[in-house]
Amino acid sequence: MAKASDQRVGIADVAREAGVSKSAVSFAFNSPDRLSAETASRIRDVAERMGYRPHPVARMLSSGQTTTIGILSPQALGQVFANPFFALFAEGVASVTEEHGFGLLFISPLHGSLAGALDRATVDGVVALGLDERHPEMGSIRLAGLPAVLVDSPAWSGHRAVLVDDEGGARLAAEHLLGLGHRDVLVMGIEAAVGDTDDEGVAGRRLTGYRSSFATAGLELSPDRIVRPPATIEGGEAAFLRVWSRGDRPTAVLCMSDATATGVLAAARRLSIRVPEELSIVGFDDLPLTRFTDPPLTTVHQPVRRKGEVA
Amino acid sequence: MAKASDQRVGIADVAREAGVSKSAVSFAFNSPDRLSAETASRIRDVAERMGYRPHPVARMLSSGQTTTIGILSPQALGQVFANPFFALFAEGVASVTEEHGFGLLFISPLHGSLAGALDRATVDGVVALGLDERHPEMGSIRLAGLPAVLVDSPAWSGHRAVLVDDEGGARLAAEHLLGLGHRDVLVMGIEAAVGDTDDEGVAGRRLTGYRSSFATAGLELSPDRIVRPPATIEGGEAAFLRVWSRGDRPTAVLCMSDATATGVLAAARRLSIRVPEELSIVGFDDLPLTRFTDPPLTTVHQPVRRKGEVA
DNA sequence: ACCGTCCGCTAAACCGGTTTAGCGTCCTGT
DNA sequence: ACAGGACGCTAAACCGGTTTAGCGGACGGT
Repeated sequence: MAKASDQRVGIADVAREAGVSKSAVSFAFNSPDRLSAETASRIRDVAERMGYRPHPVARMLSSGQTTTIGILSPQALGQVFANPFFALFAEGVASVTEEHGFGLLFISPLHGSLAGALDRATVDGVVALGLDERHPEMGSIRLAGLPAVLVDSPAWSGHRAVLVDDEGGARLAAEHLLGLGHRDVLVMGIEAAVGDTDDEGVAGRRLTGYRSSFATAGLELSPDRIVRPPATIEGGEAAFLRVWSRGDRPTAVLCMSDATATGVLAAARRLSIRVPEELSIVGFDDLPLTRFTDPPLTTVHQPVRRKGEVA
Repeated sequence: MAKASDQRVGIADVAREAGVSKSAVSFAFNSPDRLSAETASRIRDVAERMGYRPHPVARMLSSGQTTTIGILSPQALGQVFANPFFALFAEGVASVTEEHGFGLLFISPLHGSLAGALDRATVDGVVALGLDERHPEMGSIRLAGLPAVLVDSPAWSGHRAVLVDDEGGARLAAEHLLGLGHRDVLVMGIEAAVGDTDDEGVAGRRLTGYRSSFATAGLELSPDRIVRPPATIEGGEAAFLRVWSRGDRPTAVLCMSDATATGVLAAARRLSIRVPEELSIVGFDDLPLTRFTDPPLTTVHQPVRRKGEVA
């Protein structure tokens, strides 16, 4: 422990200087009505003159509140911020936490363990992004008993959840392409969170939607027409280049994320493929970003605001 | 205070159950070498069986460490996340904090007061984005004595700082346009942080760079050719539409941010202006995003990584 | 057999606030 | 004049860990 006893002015210092008790100082700030107006303001004067600032951690400990909520993500933050979808989501969460005077802490797997990171987090509540009920870390820690909101995951044991109609949106997107006459379609999924079970969660639901539309049209989605790059622009670009270089020539791409869709678009440009004449691209999420490329089809994304109900 | 004494298992509970003292339990986790191997593992077993998890806040209080670093931004988080530049920056910071096992807390003005928010923040250090030395809140709190790194701000009294050569980059951009023969150029700045002094900080330095190039070419930048929208795609779009609708017809736009440049591009599309035939657009920051629109000129942006030296 | 160490663990102080219980004192009603 | 109460403030417990000082027993050396 550092010998930081010097320098920092504690509540005790202020109390001594003002000739009152620690309690009085505390009251002066938190419940001024319990002190005479005169005393309260005098204490505050002394405190300010001494440059007193309450230690946030100590306040947390005794009051039991952190006035901070966390955003829980199963992916590394580096990846997370690279995904434009996330920025939009964070924007939504941030605007409401900010309004309520809460801080925003990002929680991601620290040394490979999400649970460990969660334990270290000083948070009153959590917004979990794309976490499966059966996620190994998740179940074991039971969210540490914290109030939580699950996003893009099925509701679960008392926790609120918010999710979009992934399946329906996906069906719409697929029907759109099929309606244009496309038959050779590449499906670009998104990488599974931690290498656990695929075909569950967001990606699974959207895939189900795609399959459903194809089935209706009497078609089938062959496994080698499905790739799962990371949900970033770079990921989408690389994946499409890979597919193209192995000789596949789909006439359309069905992306589960606008980020990968943008990547495909970039790849197409590099390959001198004209969009949409030679290749149709459909995205997902309706990020503002997509308005500035070549308008892909989209489903709206309302959870960004919706989750505000937790606060 | 809530009667939460039930439910949560404290260190005392574990100690009682294991028949040892609180200290022993603490040692079992933090310095196992001070206990016999047998005892230590037994204690850990008991702890796990009881579902014990150390209270992070308490640990912080006594150990004096929060293992969390904060990103300080003078703007509301809603605005911040809307800026793609920020996402890139956060990505850089995140990757290094994550590697070192630190959490990431976003600090923004809470009830209009950045200082207040900073006081509430439980953080070991701070990365401040575009904060001026003479920023009112800033000077008064003296960064609360926290170690800090300033980004896009001049170094100051012992705090490390990292900044790019804004002026040089801006000069390059302007020269590029002038070299293309443009004479009627619109400068799109970025909104000042909190309505304080303009012509300082990043925007000021870049503007100086622009001016310098124009001066060399024997030209001058007229004030009505400078706008300062928020640094977002929407901001840029709206600003350009406004300029256009008031009858101005610049042949080029010099943007201080790739976000606004993208917005201008969108506006041009809506107005059926061909880019770059009828209008040249130059951005700043070199976001990956820009590769997928119409390649604007750029200056690199290295601070994202550089700031890792703080940890 | 005796003294000195080291080992394994415990008791208690501490971090910096918040909160409860309670103690004088002055005011008020009758 | 005196009981009752409200007011203003203080002492001390408390939140849940970490850390220092120290205690008792076993072991080793001579």
